[in-house]
Amino acid sequence: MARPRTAPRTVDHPDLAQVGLQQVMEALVDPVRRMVVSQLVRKGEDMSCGTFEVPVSISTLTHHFNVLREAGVIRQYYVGVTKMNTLRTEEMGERFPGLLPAVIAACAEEAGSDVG
Amino acid sequence: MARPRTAPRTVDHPDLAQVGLQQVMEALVDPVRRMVVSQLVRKGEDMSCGTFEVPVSISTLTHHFNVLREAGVIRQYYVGVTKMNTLRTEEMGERFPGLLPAVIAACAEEAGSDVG
DNA sequence: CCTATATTACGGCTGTCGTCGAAGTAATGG
DNA sequence: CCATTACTTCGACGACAGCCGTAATATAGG
Repeated sequence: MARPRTAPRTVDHPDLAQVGLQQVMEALVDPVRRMVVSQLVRKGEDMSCGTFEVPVSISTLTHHFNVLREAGVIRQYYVGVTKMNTLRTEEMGERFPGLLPAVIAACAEEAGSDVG
Repeated sequence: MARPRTAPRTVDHPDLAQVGLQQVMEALVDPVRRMVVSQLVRKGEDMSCGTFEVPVSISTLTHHFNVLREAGVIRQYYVGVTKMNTLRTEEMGERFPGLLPAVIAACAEEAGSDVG
């Protein structure tokens, strides 16, 4: 039987109007998740799940992606067998003005210190 | 014997240069601690520990003040038998530009919705 | 269909955080 | 000196988040 051509693997994303500050803060409080956000910013383009440099196992990383997606921080979509990730920068900027940029800037500043 | 007139009860505050983003995020992720920050902003003046409206016991509240102080978010000082609290807004603004205002704005926005 | 690759779901473990009540300490006022 | 007020410290407890490894699922390609 023919496999369905449409919507092979879909991903649910919340409307940011339904995301609370608590959820976003909980998403951004974890250092591994902030690494993900930072690397997305630094790279400047969408990244597949497997290309992040994080000090945790793959299954744990999946968990972190779920948290970030459910908090509306990232958007995910499948490309073949890989899953791509992108920041929902603009939408977040409308929902929580200045929050994401401030956190990203702080990350970058701290990373800058110890990268030396 | 005469009680010491100098430094009756002192409080230690960190230099913000030594406070990391992780610590500040952990301080601000707790809803009770954000209530404290919000109420300080809303009131517009220093508040004593006992005057905050929070849904926790006094001993728990003490713990939250400690976390906020050690993260550099608030400054505390004694006035007689009461302990006053104030936001370190400016210093935080230099250390993590835009972070505190963004969180405060988001708090206010959410509070506004359900106060309706 | 079979294999390889990429990611997810599940179950369990562990450490930490928020919470409380009770006892302790410090200043104030009678 | 004693009582009162305001806050702190301590110990315990329960809940939950992060972590991992293993088994499962879905796509691409031969």
